[in-house]
Amino acid sequence: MRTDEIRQRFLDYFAEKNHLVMPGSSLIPQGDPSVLLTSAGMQQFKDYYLGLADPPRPRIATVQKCLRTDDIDEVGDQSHLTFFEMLGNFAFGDYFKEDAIAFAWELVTERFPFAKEQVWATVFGGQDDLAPDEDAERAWLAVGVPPERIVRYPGWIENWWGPTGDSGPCGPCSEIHLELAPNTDGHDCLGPACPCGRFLEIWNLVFNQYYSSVSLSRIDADALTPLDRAGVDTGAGLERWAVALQGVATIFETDLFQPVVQQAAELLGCTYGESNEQDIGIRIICEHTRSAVFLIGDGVLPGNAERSYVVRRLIRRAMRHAYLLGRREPLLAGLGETVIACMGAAYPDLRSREDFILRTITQEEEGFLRNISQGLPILNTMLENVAHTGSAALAGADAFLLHDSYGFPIELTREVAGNRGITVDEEEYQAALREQQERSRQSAQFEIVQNLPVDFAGVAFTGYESTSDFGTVVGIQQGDERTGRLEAGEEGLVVLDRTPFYAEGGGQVGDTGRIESADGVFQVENTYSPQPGLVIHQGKVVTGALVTDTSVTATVDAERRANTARNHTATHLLHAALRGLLGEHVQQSGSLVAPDHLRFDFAHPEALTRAEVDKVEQSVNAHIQANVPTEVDHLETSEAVAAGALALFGEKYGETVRVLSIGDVSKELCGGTHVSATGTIGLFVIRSESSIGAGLRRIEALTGPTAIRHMQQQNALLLDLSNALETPPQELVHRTAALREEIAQQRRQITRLERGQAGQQVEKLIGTAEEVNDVRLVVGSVDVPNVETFRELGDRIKDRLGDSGALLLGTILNDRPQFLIMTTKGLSKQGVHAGNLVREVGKVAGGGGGGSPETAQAGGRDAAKLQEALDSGAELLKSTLASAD
RNA sequence: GGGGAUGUAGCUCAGUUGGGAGAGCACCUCCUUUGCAAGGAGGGGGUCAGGAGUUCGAGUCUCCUCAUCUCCA
Repeated sequence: MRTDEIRQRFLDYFAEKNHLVMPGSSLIPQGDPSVLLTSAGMQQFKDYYLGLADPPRPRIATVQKCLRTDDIDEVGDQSHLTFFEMLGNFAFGDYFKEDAIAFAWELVTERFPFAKEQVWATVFGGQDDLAPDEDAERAWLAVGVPPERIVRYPGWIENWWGPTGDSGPCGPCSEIHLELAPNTDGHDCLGPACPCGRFLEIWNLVFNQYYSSVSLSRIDADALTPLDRAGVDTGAGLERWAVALQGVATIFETDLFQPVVQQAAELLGCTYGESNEQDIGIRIICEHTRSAVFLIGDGVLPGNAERSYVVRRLIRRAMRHAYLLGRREPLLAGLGETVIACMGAAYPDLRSREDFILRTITQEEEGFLRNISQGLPILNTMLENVAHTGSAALAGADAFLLHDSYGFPIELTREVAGNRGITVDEEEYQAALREQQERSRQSAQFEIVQNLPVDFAGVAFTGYESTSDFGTVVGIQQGDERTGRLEAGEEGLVVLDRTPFYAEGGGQVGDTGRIESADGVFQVENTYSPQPGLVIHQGKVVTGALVTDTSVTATVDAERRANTARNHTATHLLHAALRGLLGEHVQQSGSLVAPDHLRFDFAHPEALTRAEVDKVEQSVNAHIQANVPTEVDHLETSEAVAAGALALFGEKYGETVRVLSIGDVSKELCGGTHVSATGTIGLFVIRSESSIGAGLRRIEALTGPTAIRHMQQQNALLLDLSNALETPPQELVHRTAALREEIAQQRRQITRLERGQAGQQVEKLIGTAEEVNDVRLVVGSVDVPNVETFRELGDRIKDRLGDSGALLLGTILNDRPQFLIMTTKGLSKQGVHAGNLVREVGKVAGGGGGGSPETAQAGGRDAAKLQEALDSGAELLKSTLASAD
């Protein structure tokens, strides 16, 4: 049975049981900053269990793509994966253990060809004050599982699930295992949990009935409180079902992986299944490629922080193994193509973004190969040093430096060193690695979670209709402490029951303004929403005081809001223009909408040309001039997507979403505030287009009054420039080029003149040469424009002094004395050191100096001492020359 | 968020206790030569990432900022 059919049968069954079949969510968790990546099927439903939001239907079923990096080091064996798919059915305050178990039994044994006799069930066996899960046990007996195949496992490990992250829903669970083989060797088998390999877990039914305030690692019965909306959350690993239903030994032989594995083996010039070492490499390469394809498909680009770093690490790990297997060129993109071919039917997004995904992978592969070619020479130098010192091992610190600073993996270091018979000090390497991890962990700043009680939730936002509203203060917080009152001058956080203030979100900055009561005025400096339904006004009391439970008037700074709206609507126009001009791959990867400017980041592989920037600017302005009205609709997600809206941030399915349409130009899901017709924007000007990383571009732009001010400033600059150069604006380019040429010519002329002038001094000085111990000596002060000419003059005199000569020159540059001593080669062999001599000269004038034995230079502070220094230097030179042989 | 490395001509890079800012390729001119990276001569091109400091003097030493690469969280 192909995996496409497994997914379909699973969803069809639950649809038949009145479940709403929903698409899986993005790998990027939405509206939940506490987790990095989607790692479980229930993640998008967390708020439903917590009662913070209502599910579109009490029964839901999904196939959810998941990514976990906890076991990344285990990948390469026959079962561990970073990316996997979970089949799941969910109930929220609807059916519970009995039905969940009955559904699972019927689906497994009647809709899928699993044998009844092979099915085992495990249940929570109790821990601390919590009793064993007898309800689940009874349900299994009721459907006909014999008691000897129902096993209790006590403790938090085997049959307890959650929470994910630091807190959240959790509860006992019950697992379905297949007994794949009889106990032939007669070992003391522990049943389904036994590591002997007789059993395969295929489904985990979780009964969410508690909320835990602590993470799984610290869980105990005291930390649990019952959930208002107990529910069912199940997860069946698609890959395991495929293994069992396709009758193959491992995931890598299922239809999900087989074509990819074959292709990888072919590209690497080997056969899968021939050598264990090769097979591990091939499995890692294929598995990681698949994960990278999905992550990039969901808009996560390789980078060096957070989830971007996960993609990078996956691609680089895969490349590393390919390299160790002899591959020297990119190959992952080719494998990615096959991954998309295998899974594109279930994930059509992969197909529409295929070009972009593959190009991104290739770029990252090339980056890795670049690292290798940069690291190899460094490693070779290190290894030569090792060989030179006769040591047998490369220092761990060196190996770590390669890894840490150059991204050169330890495996390659080991391999290259091994080829030269050199080992690597692994202990020292590991120590350095641990030290770095420790340092990073200690400095990891935990985000200060605002300790706000959840009972503030339910704030009504009225800012779409108006920028001013009446409300009541329901909470005030100062620092971490909840207070009922803020006095003048005090800063704090204020919550109202209803507010016209837009909370920072969707890239749009939070509103500012004033909250006024009979007692005083609170100035709002920022507005944000840490969780849905809660709007926090941050600021300070400017006059009087603010007290809870009083009526207030909340007034948003309307001009600031209007400018922000201009920028927000312009952002949508910009997005549409970019997609129209550059292509559909232009994916928004972040934006900032502020009152004074807008910033838009998007995926695009190369810099925009000036002509492209101009076209984008013209396109946006054309839509502004057409004065297109904007329109807001509230639609269900599926309707919105059907209507062609860009569902950029993976909004939750089934929810009503706000769709902003600008005529037929743009249609995007958006919660922000906008102008009512594009003409209000007035003017749109792109201020800059730049790179913010591989494959990512950033456009900064201005609208309305700011744009006009900017144009005026540009114009003023042009006029100033025109005035300064006494040239009409249209002639500026020619004029500047001509000026530059003139300057260059004059500079050459000056150099010629200076040389000529210096040449006259040469003759004069040569005439003053004295002879000391067969050495011709010149001492004197000269007039030169700069250090370069000073040295040049010295060179020319030295050339004229013959085989044996020395010179000491002085000059004044920038009101300070400068000295130069030059000697012919023979003299330095006789122990005359120009550097040491000139230092003494410099000291006389209050400075110092130095240089080589033949040419040296010194400087002083006091120009009046030039002659004195030259005289004493001449004496010193003479006595030195006299005693030299 | 923390650590490491790098930043010098259009490109790739050298620059050794602080003392003339260089090479190769590319570019321009001329010469030679009809042929695949041709040769020769000459030439243009650099705020040494930016800023502050130490020093008579900083590409070089110290501090800060920025950018890129990289590892860790």
